[in-house]
Amino acid sequence: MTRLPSAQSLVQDSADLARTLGHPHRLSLLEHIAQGERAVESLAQLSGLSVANASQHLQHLKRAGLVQTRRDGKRVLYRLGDGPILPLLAALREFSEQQRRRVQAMVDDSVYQPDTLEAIDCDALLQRLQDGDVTLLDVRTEADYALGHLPGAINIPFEELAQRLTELPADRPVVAYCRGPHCLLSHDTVIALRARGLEALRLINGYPQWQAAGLTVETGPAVQ
Amino acid sequence: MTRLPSAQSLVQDSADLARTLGHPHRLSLLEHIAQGERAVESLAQLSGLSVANASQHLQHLKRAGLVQTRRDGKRVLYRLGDGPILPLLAALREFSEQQRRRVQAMVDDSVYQPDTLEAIDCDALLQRLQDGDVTLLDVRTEADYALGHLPGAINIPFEELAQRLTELPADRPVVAYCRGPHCLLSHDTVIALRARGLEALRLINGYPQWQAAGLTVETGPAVQ
DNA sequence: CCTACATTCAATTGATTGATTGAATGATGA
DNA sequence: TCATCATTCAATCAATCAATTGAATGTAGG
Repeated sequence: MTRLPSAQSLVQDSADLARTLGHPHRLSLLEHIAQGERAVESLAQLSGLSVANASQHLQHLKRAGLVQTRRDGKRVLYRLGDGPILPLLAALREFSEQQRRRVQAMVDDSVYQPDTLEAIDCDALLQRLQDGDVTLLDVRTEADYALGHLPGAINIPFEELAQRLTELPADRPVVAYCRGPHCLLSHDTVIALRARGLEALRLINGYPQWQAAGLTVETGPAVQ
Repeated sequence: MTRLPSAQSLVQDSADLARTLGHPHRLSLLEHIAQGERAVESLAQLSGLSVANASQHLQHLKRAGLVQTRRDGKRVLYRLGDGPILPLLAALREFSEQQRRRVQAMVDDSVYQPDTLEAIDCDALLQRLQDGDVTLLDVRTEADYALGHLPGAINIPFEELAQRLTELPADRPVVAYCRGPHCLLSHDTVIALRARGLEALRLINGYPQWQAAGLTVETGPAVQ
């Protein structure tokens, strides 16, 4: 009865977990891993880190149970761990975004809320896909796309968007999506497309959430 | 079009937020603040910190937007900030708990899952309270209780539970609740009460979640 | 069995962070 | 106005963490 067993260490555990997430490199790595299995070198490149440094951070993530590994030939592939990791990342992102909006609203009075105005969720997207009245646009890299993408999505990496605008039908709305929680590519895409007179929306969640919802994905190289 | 405006800094913001949560003292302070407004000295005492140290951590939390302050006479009262903070804490807690269960399951084979077996949520509690067939037990401190508690709850701080068992009706189940996400007092209470032959459940969320759900609370000193 | 390659480990350095102390601030109430 | 009290600031020291380098591990394929 005098025992207060793990109450303190649960706080400790949560704090350790938060601290693990509390480094931009690890958060970035985690987000790339959320796209699908990746090897260390890919992850290092994607996050702009040296391989050794990436490996170090990856093991930090592994110790926290946020990622798991498996060997495939010479490479070690990292994937997301079990448990409610995406909700956790979403909660982090959500509060940060709201915080940012609040701060920006104090600076800039024209309150612009892209997330509510121009975003739709997975369910709404499914509905519109079934109705067949939208173009689905994947603005991630070709590598991300090849490893898995939403069914029927066109792949135009964000950097190439300006040059390849003609590939998008002008007579129907575009729904853009990107890597997920911390990625603002789809948001920027919407702004860019709207500036060019196209109707554009963004998928409020990225590819990982779609995948997590158990919805179908396609794999294979980008279709030109 | 070449602009990639704030994608990087959103990761940065999220990482900063996570890092702010990544210290047990701050997490503990935040949890106490989630119970209701508290002054610095109370918080320092509750978390076992010096006042200066607590103040320092509190300002860290404030910078992150996780808490807000207001002056009341000589004291500065801290309360939770705006935004989805409780979901964020819940997500942290959830993953940590699951991680802990996983680790423990490897050590100990008798998989014991109190959270699913003996826990009920706010809705289920409301139902049972309306049916009037449970005793509601608040195992937080008297100070917490006085600042707000669930309607009809009896207050027996966990430390006094052994001596005051007779205050609990033996013929009906007890539902225990405590501070919230990182507090295992209600969990321990269930174990203790069951060991003494009482039927016991815990409220899966603590007082802050109840309050956040907009459900009624009572205030006032503990009823002996 | 040996080489090549991807990844991890180990050790060093520099940078951050946290705790502590004592002084400063700011509001109250006489 | 002044004395008092709660809180915050500032400065120091110790501890921790991150990046880098080069060596070690372990697997694949000849």
